[in-house]
Amino acid sequence: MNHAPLHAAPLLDIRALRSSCSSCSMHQLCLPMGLDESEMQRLDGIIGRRRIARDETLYRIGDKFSALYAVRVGQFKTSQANPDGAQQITGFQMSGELLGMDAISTDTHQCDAMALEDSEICEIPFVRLEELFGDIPTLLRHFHRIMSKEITREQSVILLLGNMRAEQRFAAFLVNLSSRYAARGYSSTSFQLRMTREDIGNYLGLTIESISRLLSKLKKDGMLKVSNREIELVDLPALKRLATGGETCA
Amino acid sequence: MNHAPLHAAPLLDIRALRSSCSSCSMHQLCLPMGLDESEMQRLDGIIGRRRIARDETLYRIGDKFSALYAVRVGQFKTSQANPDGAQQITGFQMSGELLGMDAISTDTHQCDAMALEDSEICEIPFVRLEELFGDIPTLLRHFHRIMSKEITREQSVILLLGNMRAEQRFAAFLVNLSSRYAARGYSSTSFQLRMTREDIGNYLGLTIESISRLLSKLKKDGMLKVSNREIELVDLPALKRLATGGETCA
DNA sequence: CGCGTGGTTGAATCATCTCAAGCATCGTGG
DNA sequence: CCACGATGCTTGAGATGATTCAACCACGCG
Repeated sequence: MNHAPLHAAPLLDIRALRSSCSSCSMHQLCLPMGLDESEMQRLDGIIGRRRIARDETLYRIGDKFSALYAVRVGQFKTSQANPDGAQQITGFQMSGELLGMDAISTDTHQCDAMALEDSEICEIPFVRLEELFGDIPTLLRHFHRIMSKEITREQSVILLLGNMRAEQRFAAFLVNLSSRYAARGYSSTSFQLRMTREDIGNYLGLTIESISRLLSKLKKDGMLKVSNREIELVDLPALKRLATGGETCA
Repeated sequence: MNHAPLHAAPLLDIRALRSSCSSCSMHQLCLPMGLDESEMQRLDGIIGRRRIARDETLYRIGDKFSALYAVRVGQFKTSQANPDGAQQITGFQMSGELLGMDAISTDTHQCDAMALEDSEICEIPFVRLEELFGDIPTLLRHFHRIMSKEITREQSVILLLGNMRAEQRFAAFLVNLSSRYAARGYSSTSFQLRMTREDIGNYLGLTIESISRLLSKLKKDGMLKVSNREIELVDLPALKRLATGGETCA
């Protein structure tokens, strides 16, 4: 399956400019949120940028922790491994979202992070970030908010897995994607799934067959249209009702 | 264990001493971990201590966030509410563990925290803690580790809910309790469950009946003994094997 | 004593999984 | 260019693990 090719490699200076925090369209969602221009430049000074091709890993379980990563372009999945070898996807990350915070406590990455499409990341060496914390209180405060937000995000996954039935989980998943695309200026009702059905099933604690059936059922119910990975949420309000436990209205 | 205070003793000296971080048996597990004596005293200076009776809430969803809480004595459960009213327990907290970190991002508590037994907590006003961060880098670094650890803890709950079958979940739950009691100097094989069967079931995404059946089954298999809330893990290695996906050996 | 809460156990039901077959698309090597 | 296998996805039929519903027990408390 094709994905949009990255644009032709530009000259270095242009890249540097285009890839600074202040010029990045995500800077209001990402780590530099709320910083003034000079603070943002200091942060920029420690950040390196890198491309990660589809299916490549950004880091793996057991890797030594040295940096956090912000998704600049593209999407990632993070997954944990069971002792018995089974994988569990714990999240999908979009542009502006931070990866690797679970590694701080042990100095070792606790999950794999893999690109779902050709992506670009900002590498933020943690030791140098810690140096900035002393000088830029706004940055520290926002970092705490980001970690806290990751905790609440995971709590809502726990709620989803512990409490919802299949249809509700899947609706919640779609609604969540929808709002995150919207927050990034994309359509909230029409987008492309970047992950396979298998990834979705794994994330939602369901089998790939269940995901396929759910897609078919919601399509039949007139809530969405699907063609391969292209998806259109025809009745977003109904999906939201489904996700929050409202009746199926069937 | 106690030594004379460095500065003039306050009137409440005995209580204050007994409840200071440096005299608390949890200080190697808790927030002050790694601090020297004077740093610990500064931290102590901002901490208030309080009793919470069984079934009382420490905070509720929607409460304004003002402080983090460390469990000093007793146990808590934290639970989230579904839009449709259903509750989901996201964790059980024991002495030395921190509560309330999910509230930092929104300034509002995202879950309820309720005491499972008569308990004591240390209240850590967050604004004042932030002031200390600038002066005590060790404290900041350790705080980040604690938040990160909460993220990995939740990830393992996600793994449990997304990937394991009932028996495996329950075994993992018991093994987890076991190691946490051990870390606190208690028996790893013999302890009292502080939560109801219903709480356990809710936490593990199972019904109370399933928990009851699992207890009976594991008892019959000779892995444990139960009497009401009193539990003895007769074959901890076997439970660990169960928890990590090993064969039942039945 | 009687009632409420928490827990156990059994039988029947159901949601989701497993197994199986089959289709579409895509990249590759002949 | 075509044949091929690999991958990703869909759909059906049957199996099953966990739930639901129901009855019952044990304990503590007013």
